[in-house]
Amino acid sequence: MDLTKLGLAEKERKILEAAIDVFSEKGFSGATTNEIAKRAGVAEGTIFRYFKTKKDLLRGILIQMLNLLGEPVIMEGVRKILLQSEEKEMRRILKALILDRMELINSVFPMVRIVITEALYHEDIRDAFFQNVLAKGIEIFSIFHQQMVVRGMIRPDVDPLAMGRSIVGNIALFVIFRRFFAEKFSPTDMERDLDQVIDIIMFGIAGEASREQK
Amino acid sequence: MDLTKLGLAEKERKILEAAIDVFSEKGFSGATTNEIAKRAGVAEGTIFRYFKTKKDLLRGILIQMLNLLGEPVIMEGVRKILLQSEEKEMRRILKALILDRMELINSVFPMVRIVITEALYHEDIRDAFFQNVLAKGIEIFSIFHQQMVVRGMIRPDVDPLAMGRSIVGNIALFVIFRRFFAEKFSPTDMERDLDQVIDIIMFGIAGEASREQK
Amino acid sequence: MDLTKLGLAEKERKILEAAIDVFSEKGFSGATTNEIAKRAGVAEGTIFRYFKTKKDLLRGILIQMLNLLGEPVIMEGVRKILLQSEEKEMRRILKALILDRMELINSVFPMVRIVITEALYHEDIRDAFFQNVLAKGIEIFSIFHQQMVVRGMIRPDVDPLAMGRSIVGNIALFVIFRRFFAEKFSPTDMERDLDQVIDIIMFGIAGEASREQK
Amino acid sequence: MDLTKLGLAEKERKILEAAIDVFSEKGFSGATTNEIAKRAGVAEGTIFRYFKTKKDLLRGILIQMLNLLGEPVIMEGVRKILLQSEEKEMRRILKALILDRMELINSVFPMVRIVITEALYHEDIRDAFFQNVLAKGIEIFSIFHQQMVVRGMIRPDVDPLAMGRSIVGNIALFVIFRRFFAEKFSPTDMERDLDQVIDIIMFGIAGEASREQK
DNA sequence: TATGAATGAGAATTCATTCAT
DNA sequence: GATGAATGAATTCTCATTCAT
Repeated sequence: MDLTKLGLAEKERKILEAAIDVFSEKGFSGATTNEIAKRAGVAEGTIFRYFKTKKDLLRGILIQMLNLLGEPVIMEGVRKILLQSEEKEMRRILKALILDRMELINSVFPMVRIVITEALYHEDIRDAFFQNVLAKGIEIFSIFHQQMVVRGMIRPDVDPLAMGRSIVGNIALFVIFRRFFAEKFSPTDMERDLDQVIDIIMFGIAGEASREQK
Repeated sequence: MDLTKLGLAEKERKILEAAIDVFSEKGFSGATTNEIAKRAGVAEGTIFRYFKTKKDLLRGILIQMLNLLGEPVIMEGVRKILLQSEEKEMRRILKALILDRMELINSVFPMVRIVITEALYHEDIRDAFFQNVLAKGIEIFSIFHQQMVVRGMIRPDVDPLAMGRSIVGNIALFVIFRRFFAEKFSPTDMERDLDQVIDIIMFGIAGEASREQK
Repeated sequence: MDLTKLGLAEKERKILEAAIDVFSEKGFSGATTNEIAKRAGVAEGTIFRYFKTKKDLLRGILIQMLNLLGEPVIMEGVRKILLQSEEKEMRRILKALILDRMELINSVFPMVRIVITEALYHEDIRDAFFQNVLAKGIEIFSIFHQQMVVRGMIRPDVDPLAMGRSIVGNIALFVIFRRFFAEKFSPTDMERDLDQVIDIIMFGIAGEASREQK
Repeated sequence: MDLTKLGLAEKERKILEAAIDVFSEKGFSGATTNEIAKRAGVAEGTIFRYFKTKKDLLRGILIQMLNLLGEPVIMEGVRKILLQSEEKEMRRILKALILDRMELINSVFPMVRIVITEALYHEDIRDAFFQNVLAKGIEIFSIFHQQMVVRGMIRPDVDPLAMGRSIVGNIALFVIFRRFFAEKFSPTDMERDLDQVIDIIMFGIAGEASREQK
């Protein structure tokens, strides 16, 4: 997570970075300002020059993440892949999307963890998440859906929101399994595993008998 | 979450129930033993007769949930619907499954929240979750897959694990949206929304053009 | 420390014995009634049937020790050796005394530890100790002194109290060294070490030059 | 006990001084950090800035006493009197020694009490006491013994360790009696009492008859 | 009598926050 | 601005004592 661009004072940036680390490792209440100060290489008092309270520091992180970074960093990849791609085959588009998301999640995992935890407990965080990330994602998926339907690559009768949810859900579970439970399974070929996911997203799981009922 | 069956002392049960509530509302570090005691209607010291430390109380909750309730409560519904159902049509089976899961999640949402939060931060919790819930779920999905493949209702070339992941991912996102973001959207008919999800799970999102490439 | 003789209820005796153990190991404040109860094999509440408070239990121990056992057990050996001995040689008398005291101290070390610790902090304990142990010891030493002076075996010009103090002081340091610091020194022959102590008690440390000055 | 010299922060010194007082009065477990803080005139939390735990505070006291003060303060007097004294008469040397020790013990009695109590219960304290105090005392006594033997003022056939033990034992009992039990006896002239002790240390208690047997 | 669950006052310890330097 | 020592309210945990059974 690169905070260098923003117009932040050197110390403020270091504090934010350290706070992201520590909050992510220990959770908000589990983290101490003392440890954050140490990791940031500043005095404990300095934290409170930039952030009135510890809660404020958390808010600062989430604001930085959602408002400033939300669109450009988090959504840029999705936009490029889904909308600007020259790629004609949907299979390849989805593959690119998944790989891109996995890379992103790995690079900002500490922040994701903070957002998930906080979003589970606070509605205002959920709201901010919705406005800054979800709404934009939905918009992108809608356009993508539209374009693809025109090209006949996506069924016209699926709702774009339902489609987006499904794609995200598939990716999410795939990522969770690989990050947290990979070692529990015989080491499967990532490529083939990915192909399965895409195959299911595209064609579903139904067999011939089910298709006839349709 | 019904803890009455287990052979717990009256007070122990009340403490566990109160702890689930408070941990779920405030997170582990944010919760205080003082508040738990008050909600349980016992003296603070009483908590420590049953649970040596606050951490132990959390462990107690997770153990209760994962070990004792994991299989019977959490998996029973899945097993019944997927394996014992007389239902011939897969669409109906999935519908029953989703409705059942939504009901369960609503009834144990506090616990789910605790488990998710803790699992994000502690590997041992993830391990326990894997052994007590995931592994069993995977097993059930495998049997279901086998049976359905025989009947031609599920494609023989999808991996059972990938299939399970996909189903769970679709349901998860559906549930998350309805629980946390429902109000953001024009009030959609739940029935129709559900049908969309199932439709996608079964037949995927690909349009005619994509299918030809296959 | 044998408490069986006293007219104590079975449980009361077991509680006292356990309390001596635990107080001796952990000190008064460091000991818990819970542990005492466990070691005594009784319920925690039972302790408070016999002793109104924890302090009372300590008092009980000290009373048992000082009042009831003080004279008979602790002083009996001294009396026998010093007064009733047929032994003519003082060297042998002292040797018997020291060996007897070492044996006693080893057998009641837990209690000695409690008494020393408590006596350091509470005057009432010191008073009780004085009346029950010291006063009697002084009396015995006085009689011993008198008898020995008559026989010419002790200098007539030493004060009996000073003599007693000196003997006890010599023995005490000897015992302390052997119990707590023995391993720090090359393993010396106990017999010879003892002879040195007795030699010094009897003839002092002064050399010829010093004796002339006298 | 003067802690001003050591390079301690003002507050740290006050805490240590207060802790010595309170531990000495109530024992380790009986003392509370609350009271120590009050007496030191600092907030309770401040104690834990300097000492991680209450146990650590005790350790701090013992370290201060044994390591830093052990040799210089405790042993300096002994060294001067025993080794550097111009005094030719042993009687006067011993008298000076005893008076010096009594003064020391009175001035550091709180600390002595803590050390004795803790040494009775913990081997590591005994070890530290041995290394920092006892070992040095023994060394000094050995040199003293050597010098005095050469001058004919101490018998060549007494072991220096036994000699030291005896002197210390005599002084200890004398000091204990005067501090704790003085009022129990008719008010004796301290000077004469002291002379008795010295007389016994030097010439022992044996009468003519016993000396012949020798 | 004996029990041991329950109590709650009190203890040690933590930590966000302040403020003099 | 920056520091970090000091604070003290809040928190976890302990344990002597009570009391219904």
